[in-house]
Amino acid sequence: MELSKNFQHSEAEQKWYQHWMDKGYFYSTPDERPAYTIVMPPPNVTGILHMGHALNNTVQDVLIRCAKMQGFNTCWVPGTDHASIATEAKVVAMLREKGIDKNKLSREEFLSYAWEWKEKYGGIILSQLKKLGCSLDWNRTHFTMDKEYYAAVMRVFVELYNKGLIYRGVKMINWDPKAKTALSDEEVMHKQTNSKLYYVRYKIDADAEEYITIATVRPETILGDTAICVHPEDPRYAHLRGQYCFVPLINRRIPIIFDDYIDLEFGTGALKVTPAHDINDYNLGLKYKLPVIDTLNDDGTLSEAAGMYVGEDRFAVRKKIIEDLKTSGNYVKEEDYSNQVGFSERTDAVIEPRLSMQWWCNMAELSKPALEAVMTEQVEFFPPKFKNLFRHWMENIKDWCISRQLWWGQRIPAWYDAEGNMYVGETEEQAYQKYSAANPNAQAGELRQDDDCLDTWFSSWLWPMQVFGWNENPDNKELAYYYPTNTLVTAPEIIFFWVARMIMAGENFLGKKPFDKVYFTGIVRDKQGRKMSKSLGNSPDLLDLIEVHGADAVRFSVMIASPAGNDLLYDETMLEQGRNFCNKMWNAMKLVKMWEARVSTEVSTADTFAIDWMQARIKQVELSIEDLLKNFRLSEALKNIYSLIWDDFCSWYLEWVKPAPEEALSAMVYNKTIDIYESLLQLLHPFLPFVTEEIYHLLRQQSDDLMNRQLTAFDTPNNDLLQQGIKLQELITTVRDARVKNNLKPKDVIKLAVDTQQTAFYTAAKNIIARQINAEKISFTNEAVQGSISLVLGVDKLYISSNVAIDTTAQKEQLQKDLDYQKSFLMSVEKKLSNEKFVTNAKPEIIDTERKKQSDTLAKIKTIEESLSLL
RNA sequence: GGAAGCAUAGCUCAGCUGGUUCAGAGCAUCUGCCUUACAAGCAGAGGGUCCGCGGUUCGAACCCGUGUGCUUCCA
Repeated sequence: MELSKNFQHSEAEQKWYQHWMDKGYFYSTPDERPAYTIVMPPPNVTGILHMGHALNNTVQDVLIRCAKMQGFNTCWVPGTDHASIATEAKVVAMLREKGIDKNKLSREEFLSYAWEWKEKYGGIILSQLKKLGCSLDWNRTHFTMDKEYYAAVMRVFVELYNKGLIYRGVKMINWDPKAKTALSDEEVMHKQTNSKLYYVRYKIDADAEEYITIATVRPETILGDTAICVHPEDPRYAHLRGQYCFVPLINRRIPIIFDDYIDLEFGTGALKVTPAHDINDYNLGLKYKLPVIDTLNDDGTLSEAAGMYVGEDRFAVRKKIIEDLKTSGNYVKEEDYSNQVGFSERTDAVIEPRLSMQWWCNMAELSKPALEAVMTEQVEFFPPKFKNLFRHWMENIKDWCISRQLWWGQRIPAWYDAEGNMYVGETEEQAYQKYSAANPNAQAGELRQDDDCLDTWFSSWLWPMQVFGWNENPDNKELAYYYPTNTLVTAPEIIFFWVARMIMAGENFLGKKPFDKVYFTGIVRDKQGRKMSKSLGNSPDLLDLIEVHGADAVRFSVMIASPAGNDLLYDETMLEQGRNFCNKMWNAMKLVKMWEARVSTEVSTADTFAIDWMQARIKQVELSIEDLLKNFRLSEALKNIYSLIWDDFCSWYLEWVKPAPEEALSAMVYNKTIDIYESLLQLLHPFLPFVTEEIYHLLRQQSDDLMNRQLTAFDTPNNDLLQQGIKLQELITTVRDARVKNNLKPKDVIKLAVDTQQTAFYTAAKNIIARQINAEKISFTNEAVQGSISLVLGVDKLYISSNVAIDTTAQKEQLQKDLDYQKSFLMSVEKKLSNEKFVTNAKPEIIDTERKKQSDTLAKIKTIEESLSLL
């Protein structure tokens, strides 16, 4: 078969993914093996694959494929989130483009458009994950608005309501005027913003012409002011106790109140109090029983209650009112000011704090078992630094605003009768039963359901339970087998939104944590360190990258530089490194295949140094990888395998066993080489599944697939062999360096004479050495060889003879440099050993190594000095 | 305003329990090679005040304090 010059990724990816699917390798059903389960963080149903997903899902796939090799029954559950606010925003935008106004549609009409949209565009991301090679159990694909899932959400709502943990109430909430919905605190992003601080004076209600000046960044809220507040110990305002003043423009008479909440340093030390539009003002309002005047409509325009500018947007009013305050003589001055402004996570609209009737979930009780699970490491965080963050949040947790003024989502299961009495039930029938029990004359159709729907996270917190059918039967076999899941892989950004709440849901509704471990990936940033985001447009198109460089190269690039919890600075050179790596392995395979025709059973098989060494190296790396994976140090693990394959296998091993041109190759060496290559491919497979599977099958006829191959138990490597390998490499490098420095061309043949105690080592490696340094002869000697290049390797002396004239000055310099280094090294060691405190305090094994260093260095110095004296 | 993290080669980062045969990798750079697997490659080389200052210790890139700079989270 003709093999292409380079690895052709497109075909291989297509072919193997289909093959794995056909073989059913991704599918899992409970059996006698231990389970290894991951539930995928469900992406938004409208989402498309971006860098964050690529990182997150590659990590999960690596974990799953590793576990599979170790004999676990692996199950990775895919799915999508209905993402209520994000999806609704998209559907509204789509309708607008079609010239349809959401407000003119009925709820049912809108929802049918939304479902249509979901069927058409939803789940694109899942098919994109296939391109990345994700070994997901597609039979288990879930959606957070599936019928069964919906029912589970209803059940949880009703249970919590019946326990009194869900309630309805008027409180200050974060209002998104663009999406026209309430948001939870977690959905508000605070950004540092350049604003103006306006100073405005309010006329005191007194005979004298006296004013009190306040500072505000939101002058448009003046119309909702119901008090001015100053610090009780502020001498500037002490005389105003019991006084009133007038709100500018509308001349409402409001009291001046005194509270030590006020920061004396800020502005003028006087605060305007607008209970309807600021949480702190609201609390002051409660304390002093101030009236609440809501001056905003739900779209961010001013309401009738404002009395002025009615129907105009709040930001337009901000400009206008300043002009009007100037005219009225209330404007004093303005200053540049930098403050934190809240923005909607989804729509990027400026959040308006607002009083509103919403549904709330009391978190105090729910959070307790979750906090404990994390603090006692029943749920273990990687990296552990997130534990503190988690605790801090959980200990200061506030009630969760769970209602949203949206249509796309689970509708709140509360019904009202004509008098406004409320009936909560999982279904309308249940609610009606309660209603009719209280009202014997009840008629069907008299109840009206709450218009709001639930926060998306109120459904996704059930994800690890409900994908295994918790609601239908909490004692079912699947839930018992797969739950708690093993590892959750997610971004630290959603630790509160999602991770914390899943733990709460698991602990409270099922009595079991949802996962053992949480691996937090970093944030993917571009070269300039900016977070990759759609709005910045700095996220590369992943499907393009996969198409051009291959899925394996993409996986390599995101894995090689992403330790847990550390941000990933994405750089396309890593993509090239990954592609080159695939290519390197492809060519190594070609090389081995070329030998196939030259295999002979006649050739002696005595020379096994290279094989023995390579096998020891593999064992060594296997052990370190096992350890690294346990600690989720995936990038380190990949680096180790990369170097094992590229450096040890390709650069050393293959060159060591490579037959000379035209020469035959021992069948034993050939077969061992393929064995070795196979075990390397297996180690790498979880990271780069496609190229490894492809090469695995091209190496020789296989009865199985690499993906399904099981790892054998690791054992400890022979340390002597490893040391000899290092020595051999050093020998080769030293001689090659000398060749370069003495202008010997690669084709110039040399003779090597060695003065050593370790003749066995040189004899074992003789053939390898000869080939690697292009020596026609290797011999042992006890004395210096005249006219040769003299080198020192440890305590061995090497003499290189050739036909080319030797310039001894370069050698002298080199040896002298080495001698100087060794001498100063010796000095530092001896200084230490002569330090009495060191000898008495240091651990014995440390002292022993120092002694060994001393004697080794002394021997080296002697060797170098002898060589130097001969030049 | 509160909290956490980071600072090591030109760049991106490793460096676990303190121990000079550990200051390391990849990329980039320089030199020489179109050597019959691979120029997307091979061989070799150079490059660092481990952010500054103080402390603990026989010994500090590593522990403690402090200063500076950056990042993130929360209010």
